[in-house]
Amino acid sequence: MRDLLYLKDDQIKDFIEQIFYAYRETYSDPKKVLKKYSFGIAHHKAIHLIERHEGLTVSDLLSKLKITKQSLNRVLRDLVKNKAVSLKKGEIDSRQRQIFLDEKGKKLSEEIFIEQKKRIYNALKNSDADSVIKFKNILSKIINE
Amino acid sequence: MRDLLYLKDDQIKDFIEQIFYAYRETYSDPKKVLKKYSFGIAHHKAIHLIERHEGLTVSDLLSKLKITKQSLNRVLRDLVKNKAVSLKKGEIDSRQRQIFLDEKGKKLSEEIFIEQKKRIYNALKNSDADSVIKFKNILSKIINE
DNA sequence: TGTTTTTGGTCAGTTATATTGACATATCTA
DNA sequence: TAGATATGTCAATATAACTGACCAAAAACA
Repeated sequence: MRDLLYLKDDQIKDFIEQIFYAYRETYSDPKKVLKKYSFGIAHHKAIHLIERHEGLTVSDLLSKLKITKQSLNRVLRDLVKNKAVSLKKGEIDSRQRQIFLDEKGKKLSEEIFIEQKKRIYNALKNSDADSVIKFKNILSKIINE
Repeated sequence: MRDLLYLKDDQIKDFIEQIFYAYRETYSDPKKVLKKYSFGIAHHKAIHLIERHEGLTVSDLLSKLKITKQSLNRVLRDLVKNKAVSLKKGEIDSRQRQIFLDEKGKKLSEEIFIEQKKRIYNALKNSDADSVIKFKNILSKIINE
């Protein structure tokens, strides 16, 4: 291993710690909004991914969330009951269910985003494009390691 | 708001999603090690912070973890029972308890770090110093927003 | 065609991590 | 000494996850 300053153990420990803080803060910002709908962070993550990938299947969502289908099912049941999302038979493969946001889900998704956006926007607004690209690039590497 | 490409909503949503993935993957790496000791992620986070700030007080740890003292107490009880950490009366203020790693706790901390280090190290090893500095800088801004 | 596999749903029980609220004790500070 | 602070603890509850078992519908395959 090369003896680079930024690869020293303490530096790596800093990153491990900061990733935790960044996650915790980013995902606690929309708590009030979620509470208004009686939803939690599990619903939030599902809503986020459905909004970003409209029409995704249950197994698509499962593999993004990496939770069991029993866990996801509770969440989806809540969301459907609340008319935030709808499940429709898959067009190609009718065993599958494709998931879509209803009006209420779109509204919730927007409200959540307004809260979360602030933190990220403010962190990035004074950074140059190069910094942001590099940030994203390293984040991707961490995920795909 | 300036109309910068990297501040477009979809880009910000990407970041929100990636922060989640980065956290999840980073903190699931040492699961096996933790299971060996019958500990979970809550114990992991406590051990991490105690290792980084030996002798910190219960309230120091509480404010870093942002959980209730009842939640932390379960974790500390487990760690003390397992001889991973020790609490000692505060030297200046004896109402306080200062937390230290025992031998077993140090060993566990190292085993955890070996697992977590790989991901971060590999993500950073081919990046130049400038990228790493910029990454850390934006992460800090996100946390302190 | 009939069999096997895949996709999704569900029941039941359990675990891990956190919460709220109340109350107790020791110690510090004014 | 009175009040504030740091910590610990009891009890009940919430949330998000898990394992394991089983079922039905639809697709894929032989």
